[in-house]
Amino acid sequence: MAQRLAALVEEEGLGVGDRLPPEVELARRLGIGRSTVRESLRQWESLGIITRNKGGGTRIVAEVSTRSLHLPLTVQLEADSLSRMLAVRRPLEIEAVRIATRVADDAARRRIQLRMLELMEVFDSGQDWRPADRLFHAAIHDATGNPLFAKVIHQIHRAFHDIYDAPFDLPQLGASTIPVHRDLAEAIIAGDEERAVSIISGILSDVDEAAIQIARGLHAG
Amino acid sequence: MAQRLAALVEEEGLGVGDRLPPEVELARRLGIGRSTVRESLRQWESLGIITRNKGGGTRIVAEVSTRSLHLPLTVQLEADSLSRMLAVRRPLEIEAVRIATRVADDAARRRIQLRMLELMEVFDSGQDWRPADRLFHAAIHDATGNPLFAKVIHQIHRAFHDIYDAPFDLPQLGASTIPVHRDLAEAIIAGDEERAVSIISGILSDVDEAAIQIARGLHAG
DNA sequence: ATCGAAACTTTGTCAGACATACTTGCCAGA
DNA sequence: TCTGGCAAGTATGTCTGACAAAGTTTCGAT
Repeated sequence: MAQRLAALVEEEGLGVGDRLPPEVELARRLGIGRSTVRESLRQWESLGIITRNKGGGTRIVAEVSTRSLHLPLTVQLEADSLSRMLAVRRPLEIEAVRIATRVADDAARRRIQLRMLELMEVFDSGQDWRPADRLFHAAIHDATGNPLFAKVIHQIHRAFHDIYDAPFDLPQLGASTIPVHRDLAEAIIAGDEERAVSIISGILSDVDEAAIQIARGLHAG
Repeated sequence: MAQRLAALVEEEGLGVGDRLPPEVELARRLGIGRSTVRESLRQWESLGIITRNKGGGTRIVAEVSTRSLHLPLTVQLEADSLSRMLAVRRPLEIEAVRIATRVADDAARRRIQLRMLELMEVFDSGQDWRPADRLFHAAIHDATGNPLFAKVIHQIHRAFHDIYDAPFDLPQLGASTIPVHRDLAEAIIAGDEERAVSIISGILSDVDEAAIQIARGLHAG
């Protein structure tokens, strides 16, 4: 049923940002009941494909086509969640840096350089550097040429922040590692794979250690 | 609304494998309409929390509680999807082997040994060895003590199979690597980290190469 | 031109009905 | 006693129609 809806969206040429037709029209055009349409839409909503609001209609926020595959991941919130997430993220980040160093073209290297300079500027000015940090790492992920790296890491990152950022309002975890990001960018741009891997590995270790300290603090408090 | 349902499931003490009350009863007990209940259940279904079938009722297949976090990942199916997925899976599998070799206790080692023997038996008898292969690797993931490894890898694995197994009905990808699994198990059990990492790395390379061949074949055909 | 209220649009929820497919229990026959 | 199939029961799947709730647009008064 959701497949037919996807087919309709596809042939209608609707993309991210567009508004879906109203439920009643979808039901009429597909020849099915409105409650059935709603169940499909609810499914899409839970997968982050669309957002809906009363009176405002339904908007597409992620690519939807008959060739899209949507995978749910359920994470249980526990005391060790943070360090466990970092343990999974670690090899992904390292591998992304390794591949990026190896395959990045000039344009990608320039983007990494640019993001690094922006990060340094924001950091030095004492503002919240986390958005800039994300953009810097996203530039590295993009440089791998494999969008799945960015997606999986981002997914883990999102869980990470949903849990530890919003509820606990932590201080900026890993601030001490930011200056090292300059060396990381330079190593990637220079194509020095071992050095780049070594630096990102060190960064991740620092973050991991800081996370353990924080988890210990939360446990005690 | 889904939150209230989760609360009900939690206070009822329902866990994985249990059957949910019928929709009409859920609606009655929560004081809401059945279609509303259905939308919530459909949401859970799309997140892989429950499975449903006519006449048979609704079963819980993943931990559900008010502390669960559900993350959707959308993957676009393209020509390179398979090799991209393998590229992401590679560092995760390697890291899992590395950690498992380092931290596995005796019980975990025995489970790995057992799964390996089962895999060999199934493989030698010429049956479909993929379920046994999954169980073997799952034993390694479990041995890390970090359930997130198993989850993320399984998630990628699932996408991998949804795309390439069902629709194309491929021959058993990576059959040539199965005999090497015995060496992998032995290295993990012996605590020989470098050897274990080297073997899993070789296995993944073989699978990757086979995947490239297949992708080329699909492209040509 | 601007502000505010009314009309409209669209999603959210409910109730009742029937369809469909699986499950369970019963009964006859071997 | 065991087995097979049929019938009743159960639970999900879908449809229709109605109203509620919350935005969005339109239009008139200032």
